[in-house]
Amino acid sequence: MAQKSFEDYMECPFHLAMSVLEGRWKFAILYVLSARGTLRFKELERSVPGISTRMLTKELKHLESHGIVRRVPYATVPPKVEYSLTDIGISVSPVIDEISKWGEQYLASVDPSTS
Amino acid sequence: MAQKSFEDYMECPFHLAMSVLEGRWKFAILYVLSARGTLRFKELERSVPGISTRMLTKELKHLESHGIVRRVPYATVPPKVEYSLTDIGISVSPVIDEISKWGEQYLASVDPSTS
DNA sequence: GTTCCTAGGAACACAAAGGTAACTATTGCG
DNA sequence: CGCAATAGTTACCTTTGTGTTCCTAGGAAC
Repeated sequence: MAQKSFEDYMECPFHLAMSVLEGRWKFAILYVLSARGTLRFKELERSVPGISTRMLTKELKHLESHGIVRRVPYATVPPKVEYSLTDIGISVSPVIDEISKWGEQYLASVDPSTS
Repeated sequence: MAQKSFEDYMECPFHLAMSVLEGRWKFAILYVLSARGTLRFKELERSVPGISTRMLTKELKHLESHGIVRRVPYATVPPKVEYSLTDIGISVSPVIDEISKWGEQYLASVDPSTS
């Protein structure tokens, strides 16, 4: 299977989006940044249940390199780095909201007593 | 890291949804089923670019076991099996749509000449 | 008679994803 | 002094994901 280029994905907005947002942690990170605004690295680590330091840095780098997350480091000791969503990052919120909404519907369909 | 149970996810609709929809191919499969309705196995395989037979069967089984996809086999030769979305599966469409919309916005933000 | 078509299942192997532990630098606190 | 705290990085190892190949049944087309 040949590697897809950016140009290949451009044809289909859906696949373009998924090529950027795919992965086990990206939506979860965007979810907490969307809900809670600016967060420091360790705050994020504590807010995304189960993620490891390594994965968090990797995913944040990926999101930053795609312009979705903003990274603002401070030259203090101990170090302080703040992460927040960029404008295009904020525009992922409707996706997050729809996923949450669907989660509620799914829960209701699986366990009608909760609705 | 301990395995999360369904009950753990129930607290948060977002994480519940992601626990069901996570994976490289699930959104893509739902995308084509949502757009094209009922499809046979091979049609699906051809419609999801890059997926292998094995992954398609695995993902379809997963989605079927969660009540998102309906599987209707026919006792013909050659075999014929039709896949379609259930009601709760159809309700994923808004998520798909928002992802597509975001893809367009993202494309425009990366390459303003396209908007 | 030979070959093609479908909807997978089984076994095998490799690559990618992810976890864990150790390490850094500097300041503040007790 | 000794320890905690932050934001990572690196090396090493395990787990999972995914691809590949081979296989089936029986009618249809050649």
